[in-house]
Amino acid sequence: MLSFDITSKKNSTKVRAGILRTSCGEIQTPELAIVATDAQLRSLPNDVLKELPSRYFIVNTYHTYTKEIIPKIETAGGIHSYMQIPGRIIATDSGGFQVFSLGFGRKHNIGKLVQENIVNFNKSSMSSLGLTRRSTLKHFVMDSRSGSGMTRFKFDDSDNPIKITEKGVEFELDGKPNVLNPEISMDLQHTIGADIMMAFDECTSPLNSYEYTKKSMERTHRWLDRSIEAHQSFEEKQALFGIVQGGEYQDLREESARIVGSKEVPGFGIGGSFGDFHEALSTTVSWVTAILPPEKPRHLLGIGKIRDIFSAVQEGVDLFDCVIPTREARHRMLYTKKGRLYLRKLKHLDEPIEKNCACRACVEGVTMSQLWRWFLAHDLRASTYTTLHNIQFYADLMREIRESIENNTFSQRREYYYRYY
RNA sequence: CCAGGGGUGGCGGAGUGGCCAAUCGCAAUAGACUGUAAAUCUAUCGGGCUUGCCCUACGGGGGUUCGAAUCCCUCCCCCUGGA
Repeated sequence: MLSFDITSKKNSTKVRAGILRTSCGEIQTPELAIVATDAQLRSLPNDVLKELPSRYFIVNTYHTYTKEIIPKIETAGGIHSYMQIPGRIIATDSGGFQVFSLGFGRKHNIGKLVQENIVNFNKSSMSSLGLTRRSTLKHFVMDSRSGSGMTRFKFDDSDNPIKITEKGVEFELDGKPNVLNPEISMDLQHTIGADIMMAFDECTSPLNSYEYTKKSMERTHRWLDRSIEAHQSFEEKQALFGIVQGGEYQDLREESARIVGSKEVPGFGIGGSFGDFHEALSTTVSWVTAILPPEKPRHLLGIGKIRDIFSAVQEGVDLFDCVIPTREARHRMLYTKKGRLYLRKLKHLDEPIEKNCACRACVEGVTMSQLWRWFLAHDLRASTYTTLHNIQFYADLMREIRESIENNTFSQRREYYYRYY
């Protein structure tokens, strides 16, 4: 089972640090999970996992299911054995997010947040030719009343190649029909055997209308009841988190937080879309954390930009997961104390990425010019080392955040990082 | 010396009379990435500005043509055979 103790909390703010314990181990919070979609980290050999500074990982039910990895996990005796990280805490996502990312999100080329720069670009050059070049732009139309302001086009139905009904989700896999629903997701997640499981939910998009977001949220609440019900038939070793939805709408977010927060679950995910800007994310999170029971952990699903982490911790979030450290590493982006750096711009330097960094790349003295040569040669070592580095960076970042909460210097830490991020 | 093939933008390599400042790939440059569709994607990539046009460009020179990277002549260079 799971227990959560808040070890540091200032009365005047929602910021808190704590310890999350499961039968497998414990982590201090706030903490960010490294995403191991297929139960392994991209561009890292599996036996490197146990050397990582990260204590928390998240594995994806949809991908391990569709790629037929779950039987291998079962054979290995569970996800901890399969990944060879017995003492670490592992979560599984329910597969609900893939309904969005492979369905609506893919069709409309949209993520969990609408990017600010696209909106700005759009304002000034709506009628220029650039318009047709980006599919995202078709979702914006001129506000005819103001002439210059923008009105977002919203979808009233899911407009989704994946069929979502009360029963669950239907999709095609290798040309054959397939179904995912709360009961199946619980079953799969039990087989995987992570410490924390997520309820089966639907992640809505910033392009969904209020009406659709509400309809979807209410369905997600019913799916939560079914997830809880299905979970009860299994052994109580795994902790099931309920997921708050409601998009960017305050009344929906508050309603969802009340309903999900009232359920007999040991923790919560906060999912879905968060509107257009970073301020919107922080505001949306604050509506939710104001209502959720404070003694239980909150995991902000899929968020991990550094500014977003600080602002969410500020609002009382304990757990995160994000692909940014690993994905951007493969995309040649380095995270450092001086900001994000494109390796491309540093490729002539015969020196390691960062002094005083404990990652293998920096300890072994791998130079940035060497990394660049490996990238050009498509040598996997390049992304292996950059991935190790970015993971170390995020592990250090989260440790600094925890220490700053305990030392009462959280806002100074935040200001330091806001100078570069 | 003879025969055959070839010389195209930083590199590789299309194009064989107009739609060619020249497909495409690489490199370069700038950017993106938030419960992984992603070791991916987007944009720029001869020069100038009043962004539509002008200039310079497909080895050098000359010619044919309204028009040439593309056809002809000539020179230079490279590759493959043969003396």
